Amino acid sequence: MANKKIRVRYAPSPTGHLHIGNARTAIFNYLFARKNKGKFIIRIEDTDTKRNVGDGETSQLDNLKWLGLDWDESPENPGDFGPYRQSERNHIYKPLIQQLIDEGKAYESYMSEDELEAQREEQRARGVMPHYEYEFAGMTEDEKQAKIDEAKAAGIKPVIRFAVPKNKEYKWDDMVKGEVSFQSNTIGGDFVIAKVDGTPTYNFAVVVDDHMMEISHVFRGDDHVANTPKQMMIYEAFGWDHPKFGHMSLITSADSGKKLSKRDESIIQFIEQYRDLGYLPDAMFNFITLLGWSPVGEDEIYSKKEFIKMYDENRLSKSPAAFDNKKLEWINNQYVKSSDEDIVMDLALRQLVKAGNIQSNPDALTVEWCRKLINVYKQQMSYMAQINEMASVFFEDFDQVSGEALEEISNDTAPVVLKEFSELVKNIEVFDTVEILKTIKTVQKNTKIKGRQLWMPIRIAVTHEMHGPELPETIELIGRDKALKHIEQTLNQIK
RNA sequence: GACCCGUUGGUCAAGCGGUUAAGACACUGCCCUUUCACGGCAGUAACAUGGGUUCGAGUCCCAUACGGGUCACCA
Repeated sequence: MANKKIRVRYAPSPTGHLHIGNARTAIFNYLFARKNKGKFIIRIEDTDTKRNVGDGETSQLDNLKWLGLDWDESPENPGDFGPYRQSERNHIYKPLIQQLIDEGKAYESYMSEDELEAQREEQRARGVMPHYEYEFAGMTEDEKQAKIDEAKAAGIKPVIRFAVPKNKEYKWDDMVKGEVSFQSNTIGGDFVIAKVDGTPTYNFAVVVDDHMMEISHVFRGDDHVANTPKQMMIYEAFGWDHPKFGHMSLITSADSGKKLSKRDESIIQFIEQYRDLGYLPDAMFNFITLLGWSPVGEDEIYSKKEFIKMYDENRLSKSPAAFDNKKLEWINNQYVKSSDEDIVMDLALRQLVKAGNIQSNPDALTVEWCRKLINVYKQQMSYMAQINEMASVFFEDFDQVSGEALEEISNDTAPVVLKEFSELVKNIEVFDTVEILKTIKTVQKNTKIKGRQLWMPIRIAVTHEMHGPELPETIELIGRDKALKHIEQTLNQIK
């Protein structure tokens, strides 16, 4: 193995946007490649033209880039092993399929889909695993030919099936699961390698492509385990060595415990959605990498570079990883706090505009205001869209103080504080944090009221909330006019 | 149903025959503090069950239970 080049691939089918599970597969392959100074390749598996969606491929690549991945070969930047789309490789598959037929390792099958379905139905009813039963079983050459002629006459076009070797064991040393083995008789019978239209099926195309592209290691989801013996048979039929396989546990939903279903709405599943909500790409990369893999130390926040350095495929977990939303938020918050002010600013501002709280193309003054606002909330944000919710006091109008807040200021000292404060505020020259703080201190000196009895009335009067960020900052952001107006309202209410 | 695989606190997860069974998230308490958040400190809490093997088992083996994956002319 040491003398062989390391080449791994991520091979999405362009049937939709980048799913979190696929992103994870891509990341682990990427990490493995970069760690071992190998190549990371992207191949598009689009043999099922019916299921392809128009922007599937670009969307996949886009989101991968957003996550910070880069690759050495792909449809966009082909290497020496192209084409990198399966739909463009038919001229490669065709002769290979023919070769298997010629060698008697594959054959034409005339069973219709209806017949197949009926067969499976009957098998299910009997409680056996649904599988294809050899349609020419026990026939002489003549009988067989007669049957084929009959099918042809009926207009049935054949598919090509691979003749599965009988009573053979297929086993491999899985890079994450250890030794796994299957009996050839239990894999569902002779499987289809070419469809009616002549295009190869997945199990055939991957083998050919992985071999031709000299892929050395394949990391993929657990859901491919049962495909592996089929693929090994094809490698065997051609006399090729198969790559090393590693099957990673799936991501499960924390509350159902099942494989993430695209319909599960308790979890956001597509990378694009995280992007839209203003999550940070590095944080997402970090979070996803920790899904089913763990570093040696006790820390959990690492950069991509650090992950590459310490990546070890032996630490991939065998048991499924539950998607923990709380952890996602925590990790993202760690990144928000340590991120460059400008990055956070840029992303958060976009969210403010998107929500309609700030007009698009804001002027310099507004941008400056936003900068202050965002800094006030930076410590507690996980993703940028939260700014709209967190800072709602600055965007919404409200009339009455109520509930606990009202109780808090229903006393003799509150009006005194508020009157004094509002008088002083009117005369502040530069309405900023420093001056506001000074003013609050002055109120304290003048009224001899301090602590909670001093701060709370001001906070509640200005924001109508008991909780919020630092008061001077908050007041500065609210602005003098609005602050005075709110104080006056409150005064009227408790008088 | 058959075939594969898994099972350490509420969640993720170290551990690879001898440990006081790490750490993180969450939770609770305390501190910081005008409040919230951040931060700091402390705490509750786990080896699915039953048999072996062994001087000794979370770690190895076998059952059982539970959970998951796969059984397409999809990938």
